[in-house]
Amino acid sequence: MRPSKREELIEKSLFVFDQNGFHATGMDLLSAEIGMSKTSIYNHFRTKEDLIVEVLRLQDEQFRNWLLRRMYDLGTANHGGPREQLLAMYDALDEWFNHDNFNGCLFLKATGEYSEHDHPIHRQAIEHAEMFEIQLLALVKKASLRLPELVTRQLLILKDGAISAAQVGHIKSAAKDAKYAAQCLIDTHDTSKRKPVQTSFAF
Amino acid sequence: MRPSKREELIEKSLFVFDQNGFHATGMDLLSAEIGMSKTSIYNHFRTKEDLIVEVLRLQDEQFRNWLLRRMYDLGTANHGGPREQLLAMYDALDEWFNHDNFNGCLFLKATGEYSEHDHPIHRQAIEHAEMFEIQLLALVKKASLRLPELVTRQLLILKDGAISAAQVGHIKSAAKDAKYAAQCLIDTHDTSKRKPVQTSFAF
DNA sequence: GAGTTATTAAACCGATCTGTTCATTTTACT
DNA sequence: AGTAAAATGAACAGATCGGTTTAATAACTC
Repeated sequence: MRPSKREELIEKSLFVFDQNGFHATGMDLLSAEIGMSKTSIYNHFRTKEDLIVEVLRLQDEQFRNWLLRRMYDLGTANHGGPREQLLAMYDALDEWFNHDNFNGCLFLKATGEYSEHDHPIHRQAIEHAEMFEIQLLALVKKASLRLPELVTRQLLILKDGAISAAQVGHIKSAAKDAKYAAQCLIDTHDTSKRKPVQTSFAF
Repeated sequence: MRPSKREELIEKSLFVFDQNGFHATGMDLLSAEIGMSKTSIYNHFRTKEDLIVEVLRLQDEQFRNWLLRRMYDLGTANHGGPREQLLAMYDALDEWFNHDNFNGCLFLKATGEYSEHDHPIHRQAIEHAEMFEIQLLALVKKASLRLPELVTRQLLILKDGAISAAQVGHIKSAAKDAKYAAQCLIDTHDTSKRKPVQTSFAF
């Protein structure tokens, strides 16, 4: 009984909310879906919102752990360094997109359904984004890129854009498209490369 | 009475759904919010879903019209060509992000709340993405870029990623960050520029 | 094995959900 | 001004919402 009943409840709720949406998932349906009585759920959590916050906390931890670990594993495979790890982010995303249960970014959906900025659920989603940005920035700095803050934000934009494209456009190539774009960006900001072309006018 | 009551209803509903979410907006609240009796609403639309589909249709039309028009106006201001229009997309997005009522992408939220792929609401969102992609591709081709389909998808990823970043991270610089990235991409694929650096390995 | 603790199903609560009904008032046209 | 159409508020229906209660059962602890 190592995964406590509570953890199991959060884990299964995570799946249901992700597939079904937050408002669209009633507590009766959730209870039936995860195979646990409503009484028990409310014995662990005071309200549905409390449960959702906890679900987002778990997803934050799981997603960041998984992605960073996958970036490291894929990126260091062929004696790669920080640059390869950064690019491996999009390979990891590709794996995610091709999972049967891929259904977009839970945090984005959370901010969409709970749009008040100071709502606990909304804030939890923001917190995830901030924490991942910090971790990614550290890696970008290790890659010795110019303007690391800018590059970090751009890599995040490519990541979130790819997720959106995969969700609404069902574009199979989204992760690869983003990866090529990231290569272009990283090359441009690589201090070990010749002078960058950052001009604005083509004509 | 030029804007028919029906159009007015859709327009105001668009605002409420955008600010409040779909499931979270009950028909009684919607009725009160837009100042029209529930009886009248249901006289124009058979179901809430029908109304939402119509709302998305309107938003599709309005958003594509606004963005493409704004790209043209901003992009051709200083004798700019297709390239400047493409880049102006992110300036237009910047204006949008700084509106008081900016609340993320309605289509993305729609797919999040109605995740079944064949749901009319979900399909309507997908249709929007497809139509805008077609229009953007036409402009990319006018800009004489190599691999126009790829570049189009990448520019879309940057656009959607910027929207996500502006929504969940509240990152003020999202549009500018995306624009710099787009410049980098476009320069790389510009046929009138020297050979592109598309190598994958830095070490 | 007794006693505490956790979990269960099911009924229940008031509020809210989507959608309807209906009698009344407002609007629009000639 | 007179008539037909449109819009209204308010009550209503049945289902579901988030959440509670209760009494019985299962599981762990000493």
